[in-house]
Amino acid sequence: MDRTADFRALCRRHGLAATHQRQLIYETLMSLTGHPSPEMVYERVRRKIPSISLATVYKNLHTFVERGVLREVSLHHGSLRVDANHEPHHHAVCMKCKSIVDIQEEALTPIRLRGAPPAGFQVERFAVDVLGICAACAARSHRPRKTASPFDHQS
Amino acid sequence: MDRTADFRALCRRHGLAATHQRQLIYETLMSLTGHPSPEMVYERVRRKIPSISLATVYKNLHTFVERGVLREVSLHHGSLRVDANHEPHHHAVCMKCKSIVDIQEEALTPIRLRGAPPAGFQVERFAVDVLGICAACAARSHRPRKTASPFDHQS
DNA sequence: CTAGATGCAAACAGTTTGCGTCACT
DNA sequence: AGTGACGCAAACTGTTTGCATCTAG
Repeated sequence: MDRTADFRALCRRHGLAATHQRQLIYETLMSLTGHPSPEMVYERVRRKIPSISLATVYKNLHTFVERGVLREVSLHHGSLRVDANHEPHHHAVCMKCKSIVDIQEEALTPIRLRGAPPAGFQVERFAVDVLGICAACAARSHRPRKTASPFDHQS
Repeated sequence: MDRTADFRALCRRHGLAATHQRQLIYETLMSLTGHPSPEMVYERVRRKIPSISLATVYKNLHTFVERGVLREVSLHHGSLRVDANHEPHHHAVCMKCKSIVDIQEEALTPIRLRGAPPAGFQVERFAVDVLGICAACAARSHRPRKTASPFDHQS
């Protein structure tokens, strides 16, 4: 199979063992247009490899992200975060410590759709995350200390 | 107290009972510049009301969101979502069913920072979520059927 | 042959729920 | 007085981990 050859090449390139389950997980991911949850991937792969475990799916998703084969759709801050700012605004999010800082709407060039949105999609608003590394984390990575905590440098 | 009067007015406006714990939760939220986790709010409020329970914090956060006093910083899709698309792109996210569809970068006007980012913040990239209601959910709300599932209409 | 991958089950973190009691209005 | 809020503990969901076994290279 062609597919298999491609996948083996991909694995070789990223220093990964070309496992049957890994291949199915990867191909399932690629075959779906959306961004399926781990559960959903698990369910699909299970139709081909009934003995696969959900933990294997999780381990592989992380492996893929670590090795740069995939990226996370959006960083999850790990818990419910709430916003008391009623002005339209956006967020600067630190990719290391996940701290979130508000950014005024005017700090960004105005955003508009150029073409049509996906068929039938009713646009409500644009939410922009400016992703990067915050001052505290940048400093930390020069003279590394303890593990970063999201709240070391919150008011 | 002034604060207390303001808070009572806010509650009256939103049809909520002006509870001591509710007030402390609210004021804690407002006093922090960042977007603290429920745990963090709990820890802070506990210094003033040691008997408060974490469940109360959660209940109030949700109440505040329902009543429009607060909004969620960003919708959490509830599970790890992964992206195999290596082209720069953005996402259309349905606020009802949380499905995610890729949008080409060129479909949006280019985004740039106008002023300086927050002090010392090293910008890496912009992630835009176009928030709205997808076609399937819009249709569903006309002739409502069963509960929406994020995957009813994924490939 | 050996490092790394898998599968299982148990552990975790964050969040929600049910329910009896209590407190705003 | 009555509705809604609180506090507690137990339940749940999504995710991670430890470990014995297996397999790709």
